[in-house]
Amino acid sequence: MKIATYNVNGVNGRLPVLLRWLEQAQPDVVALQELKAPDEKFPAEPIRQLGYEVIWHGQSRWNGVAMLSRIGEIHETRRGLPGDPDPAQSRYIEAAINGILFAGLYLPNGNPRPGPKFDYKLAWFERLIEHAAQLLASGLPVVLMGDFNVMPTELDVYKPERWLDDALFAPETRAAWFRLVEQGWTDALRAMHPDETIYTFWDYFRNAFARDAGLRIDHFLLSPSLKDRLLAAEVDREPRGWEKTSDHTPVWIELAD
DNA sequence: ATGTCGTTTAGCAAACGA
Repeated sequence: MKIATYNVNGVNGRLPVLLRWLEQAQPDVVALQELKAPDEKFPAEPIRQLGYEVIWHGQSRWNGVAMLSRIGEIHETRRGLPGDPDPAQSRYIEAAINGILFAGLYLPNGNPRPGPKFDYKLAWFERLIEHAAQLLASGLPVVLMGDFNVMPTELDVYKPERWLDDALFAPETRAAWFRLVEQGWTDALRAMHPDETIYTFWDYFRNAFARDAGLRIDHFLLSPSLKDRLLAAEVDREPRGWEKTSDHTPVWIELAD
């Protein structure tokens, strides 16, 4: 089973790129983030024509998350986190598919730091940590995936010293990430590639992709029962080089059936 | 400080978020 997460940065603006990647990569379950479209403007039909069921939680202009499946019915279990500090923001969608619980999330960016946006990021992170603990306690197989807007370690940033004050790499943010992971989650990309530099995002500015000045901020966290089923975890860098593409690129894992 | 996108509209240029 191939599972992917992709921050598309505008699902309508990226539709040709998204459809091309779906046809080429053939993922079974996909989490999308940054739809930047209200519910009524989500392009469900072309996605369905590729054989996917799809659910989405949109929002005008910003945020927005979706879940796609071509391996069975999507049973939505929640949208939004319990006690979300700002329920108007569409950042979390969760569904049971084929016996696994999938959560697709778009954690707040949080810049500038300090400030109210950074406070909101940390508050959202706390809600996620609480909810993730409950998911673990359920004993179900769970995949948490999406754009976490966190570089966990110095291996995940092209110039760590420049990012120390940024909301994506600040001590508070990384501490929250490790509190989450240490509940018992497995960082799938890092587990398969313990020592490699891995990036999933490259800024549009200053030719960052060509210089490989990237960040690893799109992640998969696996519950304990899924850890032993992990066969592969990779970044698909090719779509980042396409015309009119997102600043993120798809990341995927393969789980044994 | 700056760079570049997608999206929206007190609207076709400018603001915002990233």
